[in-house]
Amino acid sequence: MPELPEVETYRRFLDALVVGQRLAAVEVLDAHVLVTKEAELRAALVGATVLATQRLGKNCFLELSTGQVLVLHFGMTGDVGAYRDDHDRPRFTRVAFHLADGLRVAFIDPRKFGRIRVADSVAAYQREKHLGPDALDLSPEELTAALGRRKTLVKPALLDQRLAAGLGNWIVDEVLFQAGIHPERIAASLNAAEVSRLHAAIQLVLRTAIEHEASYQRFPLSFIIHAREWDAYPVPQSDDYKRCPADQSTIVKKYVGGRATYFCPVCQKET
DNA sequence: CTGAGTGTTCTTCG
DNA sequence: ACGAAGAACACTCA
Repeated sequence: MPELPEVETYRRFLDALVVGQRLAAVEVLDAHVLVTKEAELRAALVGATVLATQRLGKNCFLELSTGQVLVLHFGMTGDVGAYRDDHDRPRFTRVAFHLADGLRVAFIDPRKFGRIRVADSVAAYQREKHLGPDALDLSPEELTAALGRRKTLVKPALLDQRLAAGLGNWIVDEVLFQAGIHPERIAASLNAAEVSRLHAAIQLVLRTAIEHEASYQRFPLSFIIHAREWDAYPVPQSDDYKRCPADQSTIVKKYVGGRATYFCPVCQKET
């Protein structure tokens, strides 16, 4: 789930619930997701008020009245939820943040690849993690420069959070499809027109996904994401999802850079 | 029972 | 020394 659009959706959810609120308690149900030690986390959070939320790539931040920030990274299966009674606590809640008004915010993560920590600032965390600019803020010039110095395949290059923060596996497939670029092209071999299409596609895919609150089944039929069969295809009882929305070619699935990759062999030529 | 999975990080290898 | 490929992490669900 949690690529940039999902995390932006989580951020908006949290923003509406926690900004202006004081944190009354931190309940750790599974310390595995903690990077900052439990006692230290509690000391940093309890009594602090949340001033604002931020997002950089796949990371969500809660700015605290103490000047520090709570950093949430959702791994592969992270989610957020809100509840009031223990008995309504969502399954797989690993940490619960209790607000002064009684509401509880759940950090939900079945697979436990998510991470929670306290950092001194967003900028300090970005430096420590070598995160590039947020993918929505990446300029065409930055993209051109970053791809130009890489001899790697373009898909792994785009997944590298140092290039731009927030692009994940399905988004990169969608971006490459929308730009008509094969995932195994060498990054530095893209010409100016291709890099330009790539930049436009990053904007299109991210903005579309955020607009639909990252709910895949509501994405346009012109998106290749439907080939992944994650959600019910908008047209029931149809096998069309296995075909390219542009030319009906059969979508190819193969592993690129160790990740499942879907593309149209006709729209995205290798040479 | 087996396998696959939306992310990151560490290790290994060239 | 550096990049890149591969494995590991932990767990659910199909």
